[in-house]
Amino acid sequence: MRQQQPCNEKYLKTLTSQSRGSTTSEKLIELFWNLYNYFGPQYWWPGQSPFEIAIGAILTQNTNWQNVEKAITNLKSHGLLSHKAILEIPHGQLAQLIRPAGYFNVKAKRIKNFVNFIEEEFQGDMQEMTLVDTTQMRQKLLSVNGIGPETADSILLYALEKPVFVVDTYTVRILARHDMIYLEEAQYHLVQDLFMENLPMDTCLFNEYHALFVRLGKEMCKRTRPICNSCPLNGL
DNA sequence: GACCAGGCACATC
DNA sequence: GATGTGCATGGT
Repeated sequence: MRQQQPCNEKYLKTLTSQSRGSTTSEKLIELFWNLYNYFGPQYWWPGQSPFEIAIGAILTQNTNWQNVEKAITNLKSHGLLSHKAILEIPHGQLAQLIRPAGYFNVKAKRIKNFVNFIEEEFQGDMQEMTLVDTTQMRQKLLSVNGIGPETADSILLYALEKPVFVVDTYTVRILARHDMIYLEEAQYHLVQDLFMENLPMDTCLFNEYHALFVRLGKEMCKRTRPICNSCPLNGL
């Protein structure tokens, strides 16, 4: 399930050198390289298996990644970071283990829902999920209670390695800052279409781009807290 | 002590 | 369809 393409700078250069002939496309590619040259590759997702990535995607909902790491460490240290183990443990025990990630009761329920879903539909084998058409797989994921657009797309992109652009609050904030969207009209699918219609459909590019947005978002907040609405990095 | 973080579902209008 | 609210911990 690992990347088929080499995800490196040379590959990304080749990919983005083919002009798609629109101003939006050029702006998005310029923004990408500004970010990449400033921060470098981000090596996402921070997880060792598709299952761990999917659980991380649920745990990180509206939550700092540092807290998510604590919850994942708890699961790992108890030998419970597998779909079978999570199927078997009671809700209360799971909730206590993921407590550091916040919203632990709702997230325990969501993780259970996801694990039941992969058990029922794919006998717990996430490799099987890669064989399903991406649009269909997205619909299936969205049908799981607790998995919304961002979590579904994170699982598709980072766990299943499908070329789907992940939109989050940072993406919207940064694009608005660059006058590429209006905040009032920033519906998830519209922002997602902006990327997917103006960039090459490529897992490696979408992976790096979203990770760089998160990195920039964090930097912006660090440097401007508590305002968090201006970008102090020249050209970014 | 207040604010923020890699959302989502549900109730209400 | 749009808006408001509950869910919760831990770092700054």
